[in-house]
Amino acid sequence: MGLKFRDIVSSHEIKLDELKGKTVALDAANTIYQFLSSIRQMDGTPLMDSQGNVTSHLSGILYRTSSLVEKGIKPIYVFDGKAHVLKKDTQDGRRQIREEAEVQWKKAVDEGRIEDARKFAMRSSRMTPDIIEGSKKLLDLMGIPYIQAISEGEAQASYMVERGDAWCVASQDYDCLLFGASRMLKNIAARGSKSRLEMINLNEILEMNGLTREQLVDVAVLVGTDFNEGIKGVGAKKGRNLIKKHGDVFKALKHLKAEMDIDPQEIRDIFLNHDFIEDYDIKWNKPDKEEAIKFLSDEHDFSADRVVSALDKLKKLNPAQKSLEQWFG
DNA sequence: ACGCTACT
DNA sequence: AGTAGCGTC
Repeated sequence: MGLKFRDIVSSHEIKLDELKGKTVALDAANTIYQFLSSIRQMDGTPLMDSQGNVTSHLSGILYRTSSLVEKGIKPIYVFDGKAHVLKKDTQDGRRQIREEAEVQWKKAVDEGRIEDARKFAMRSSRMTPDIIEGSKKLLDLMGIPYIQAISEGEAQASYMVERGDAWCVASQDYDCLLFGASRMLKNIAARGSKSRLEMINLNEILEMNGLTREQLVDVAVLVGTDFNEGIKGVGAKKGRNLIKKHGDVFKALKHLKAEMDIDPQEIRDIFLNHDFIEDYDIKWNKPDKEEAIKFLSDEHDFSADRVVSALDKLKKLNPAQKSLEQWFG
């Protein structure tokens, strides 16, 4: 679900071509979850190999990544580390939604309600350690760099934008704005034509709403995040107005005569004083064609032709060509 | 979601 | 060049 900030966030439509030459830090968890939920058949069955292993995420990563590279975009994936203790309630809630959706999915299939079946199947998607490992293995074989964050992947990705190692964070969730990403990209896809690609500038959001980044975090604390519940009846607009009027979350709570289960300062710290890896290195390598075919075609039943044509698109990031670009721009 | 083919 | 429809695993 993510942060409910839609009402106070504005975006600009951009074209995929405008990202040529740019490095994009992709929120791996967010991306993989999208693939798991939507790369499915009509009745909700995900893509699977002959042994019954889910392969939707591998398909998504292979084709989207190669397609982005072909368009001159340099992707880096950022994986989540250990979840914060305060995220437990959110995680429990999501697990319950998944479990209920799984029951509804099977029921819908039995009753022949195909559209419902797919809808519930999408909600039942879960990310297993196997799926994470397979995704990392594929990225290695493709020569695409990935970073393992200490905690939230979005926090690490935002830091990388701040440091100039990435131009923007690509995610569907607004959380990265709280983590300080100056630019975030919504709806990234292999083909830009289908859904509009949205560019969101943090500074613009802050100016538009008359808030500092610290105050934006305070708005989030009132509205609710993955780490706290928020105040009932306070949405993005009401939250913004409260913080603008009273200055910070503590004064706003006092005015509302409301109390929170958790000290707001703890939530602030998650977004403003988070841990990140500083000594990462980003390098795009030549894909290991042979091993990639072994992994995707031999082990997971992908069509070898499709794998080869996807891998061929990665040639744009060959070390030889990269050094040429350094000379000629 | 994405690739591929066919069609305008 | 842009898109609709079907298959992908």
